[in-house]
Order: sequence, then C-alpha cells, then structure tokens
Amino acid sequence: MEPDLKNNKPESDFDQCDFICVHESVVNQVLNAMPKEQELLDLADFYKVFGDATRIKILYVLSQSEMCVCDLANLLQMSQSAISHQLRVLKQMRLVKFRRDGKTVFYSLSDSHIETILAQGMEHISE
Amino acid sequence: MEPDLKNNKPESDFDQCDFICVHESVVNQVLNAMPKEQELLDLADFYKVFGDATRIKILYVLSQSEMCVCDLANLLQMSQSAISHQLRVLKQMRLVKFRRDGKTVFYSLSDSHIETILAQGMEHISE
DNA sequence: TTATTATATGAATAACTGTTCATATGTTTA
DNA sequence: TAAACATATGAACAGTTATTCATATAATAA
Repeated sequence: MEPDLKNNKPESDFDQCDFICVHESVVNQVLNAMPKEQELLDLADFYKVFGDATRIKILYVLSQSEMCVCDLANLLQMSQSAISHQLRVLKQMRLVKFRRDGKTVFYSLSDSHIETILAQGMEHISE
Repeated sequence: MEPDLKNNKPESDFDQCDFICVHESVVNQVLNAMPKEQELLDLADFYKVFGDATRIKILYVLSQSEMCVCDLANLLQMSQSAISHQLRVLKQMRLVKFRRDGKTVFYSLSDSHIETILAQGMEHISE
C-alpha cells in the first residue's frame, strides 16, 4: 500500500514540510545511498586541502617537477615557513611524498591521481 | 650554453638555496606550465566548496534525488537556515540548480560532473 | 485582506585557518 | 668541535567561515 503523498506525516521523522518529497521510500533510498558519517567528514577534509591557493600552487609545481622547500618558496614568492607549514598539510593528507638528500628535502606528488583531480576541477571552472 | 648547476646565482631571482633544482630551465618550464593566478584562485575557491561536510552531504543527497530545502534540513538534521545558507554557496559556485514549485524550492545537482568529482575524492580517501 | 508556510538573508558569534615570527631540529662543512 | 644551511614547528594574530537567531520575502490558503 502506497502511503498518501500529501498526508504521511504521523510516523515520519521528516514531518515539517508537507510536500511530496517527504516520502519514506525516497528518504530511505537516499539514506541508504549515503556514505557513513566518517567517510563524509574525511571527504570534506580531503577537499579542504585543495581549497587553498598556496597548496594548489604547490601541487601544480610538483606536478611538473620534484622540488625542494626553498625553491618552492622562491618560485611562489612566499616564506620558507609558510611553504613548510603547507607541505605538512599536504603530507598529512598523503598528497605529497618526500625524500631527503643531505640538508635538502625534495617533495613530489604522491601519485598521479592528484593531477587528474586538479584537471577535473580546472575543467569545471572553465565553462 | 648550459649554466653551471651549482653556481647560477647572480642573475636568478631564485637564489637562496644553491641546489641543482635552482636551474633556470626547470624553473621556466614550471612557470610556463602554471595556470594564471586568477585561475588558481578560482580553482581553490571551487574546491573550498567541497571542503565542508554539510555541503558534501547536501551534494550526496541531491545526487540521489532533487529535494526541497525543508527536506534537506530534516534529512541532515540541521536548521533550515543553515541549509539555506549552504545552498546559496553551492548555487554561487553553480554546483546546484533549483526550480520553484509554489512555496517550495527544489534543488538538484547542476550537472552529473559533480558526482564524478565526489566519486574521485571518495576513491582517494579509501586507500 | 490576514494567516500560514517555505525559503532567504543580515548580523552576531564562535571556531577554524593561513601567515609570520622566533626558534628548534637535522645535516654538512670547516 | 662550531658554524652554516635547509627545513620543521609552536605560538600569536588576523582573516575567514559555519552556524544561530531574528527577520524579511514570496507564495498559498482561508
């Protein structure tokens, strides 16, 4: 038995607006398709990393060539400290990897997946 | 004539660390491949929108079904005002579109491109 | 018209974030 | 060993942001 589309309020938690879309089958379908709360938080955190121009620039530079911290700072005209702080964020999210060579630390993209993501975003904004 | 790898300081702006990577050809190559400053800022702003759990949730719900503001609020257990503010952000970045039906406003994803981006992010974090 | 309902929005606030500054760590060279 | 250099990091500060609250707008119903 299909419930009445306009009056299915009593047993639903979603009972504040009385429109068609407040319909258990749709609501349940949506809820089932939703990833777990933690996954959603992680996904937001992942994108948060891309949501800063400095980090975007670093990722673009590293997509061209591995580079040391000092050169990144010079290339982007920013302080070594600022770059280092942002590299830490990128490192924590596993977007970049690094290797040490004497005093110098070289950073590079952790995988080419990152470039695909950047390209996809670029595609969207240039429409 | 290739400049000396260890001593190309004098005419370069990138002259604080004296490593191999401070090399004009590499630097120029990287600079040429860099998108324009404004594009980078736009790209960061674009990703910034994905960098919030509430907006991510809204996008996931809308990827399943168009939905009115009130139902989104109920489904996500948040205030109508909070949802409305976030929908405005999503609208401004052209991630969602809407249609009015009487008092109700239905939101939906502006294109399926968005789902691809979400899927790609999800793929990265589940490794 | 007035009342009701759905949505939008401005202001205020609390939490978060990116940079700077000072300094610490780690490596190499003298 | 000490000095120099590249990088990392904690604290502080300024700017940003997400939510709440109150209220405005818009459409419908009475």
